[in-house]
Amino acid sequence: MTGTKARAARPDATSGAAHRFATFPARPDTPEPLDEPARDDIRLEQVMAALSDPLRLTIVQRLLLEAEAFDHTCGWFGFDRPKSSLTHHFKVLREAGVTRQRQYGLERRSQVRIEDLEERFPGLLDLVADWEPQEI
Amino acid sequence: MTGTKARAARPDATSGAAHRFATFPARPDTPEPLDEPARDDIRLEQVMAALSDPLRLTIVQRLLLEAEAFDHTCGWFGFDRPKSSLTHHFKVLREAGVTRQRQYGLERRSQVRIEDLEERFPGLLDLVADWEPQEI
DNA sequence: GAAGTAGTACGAGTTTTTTCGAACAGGCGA
DNA sequence: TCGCCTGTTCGAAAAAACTCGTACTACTTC
Repeated sequence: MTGTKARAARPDATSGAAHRFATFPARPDTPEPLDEPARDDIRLEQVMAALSDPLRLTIVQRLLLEAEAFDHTCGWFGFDRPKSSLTHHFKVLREAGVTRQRQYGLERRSQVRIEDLEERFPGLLDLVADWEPQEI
Repeated sequence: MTGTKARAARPDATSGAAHRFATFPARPDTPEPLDEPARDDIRLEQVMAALSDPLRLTIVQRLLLEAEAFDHTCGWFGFDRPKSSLTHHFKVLREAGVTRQRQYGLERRSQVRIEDLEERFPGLLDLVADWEPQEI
C-alpha cells in the first residue's frame, strides 16, 4: 500500500455542500480509471440494483467508513469468497457508477465515486454508511 | 375513486421534520393493511432491490407525486401489462416495506409508507421523486 | 527466464426474478 | 342469480443474477 495513512491525514472537504465523507486530491501518478459510466449517465435503478446485495453494500460501506474513503484492493476486504466472485461484484459496482477502479501495477483499487453520487443522488451514501448488516 | 380531491385539500404535515410529501390522517373506515414488515424490520437491501426496477420506481414515484401521496388501485396506473405481472410488482413493493396495501371491497389500494421510510432511510423517497425515467 | 502474486475471463450450474396465460375468488349492481 | 369487475393464485417458461472452478494475463522479484 502506498502511503494511505499519509494521504488520509489532511483530506479536502468535498466541493459543494459540506459532507461527512472526505475526498482526496488527485495525484499526478494516478492511472486512468477503468471503464465507467459518466456522471450524468449513472442511473438510479442500476445504483439501487448494485446496492441491493449485502456483500456489495458491505464493500461500499467499508470504502466509505473504514479507511477514510480511499481506494483499496479487492484483497484488502478479506472476504471468504472465490476471487472470481469478488471480481464480479466489484464489476457490478463499477458499471453501475458506484465505484471507480484503477489499476496500480498488479492490483486494482476501488473507491466510491462520492462527489458524483452526492450530486446525482444526494443522501444516498449516508444510507449506505448507516446501514446495519443483518445479524446472521 | 372515493374523494381523493377532497382528502388532498388539507394534508397534515409529516410528524417530525417537515417534508415535501404530504401524509393523511387515518379514517375510521380504513381496513387493516395486508401483511407487511414492521417499520424496524424494513431492510435497506430489500428496499433497494424493490426500487431497482423501472416499473416499480414509476409506481412509487406516481404514488408520491401525482395524487398527493394517497392510495390508488393497481388499475389506476394504466400500465399495459398483464394483471398478474402487476400483482407481482405490487407485492414486491409491499413485502419490501415500501408500500402499504389495503383491500377496499373489490379493489386493493396502495400507498407509500412515507413516515416509516423517512424515519428508516431519510432522503430516499426524494431520490425516487426526482428520478427521471429513461427516455425510451 | 522462473516463480509468485493480484486479479480477469470464460463457462457451467444453480438460483432468483420476471413475464404472462389460465383459472379462480369475491364484491357489487341489475 | 347472473354477469361484470378487480385482482389473486398457480404454474411454466424465459431471462437475469449469483457462485465458483479452471485457465489465463500481467506485473514484480529473484
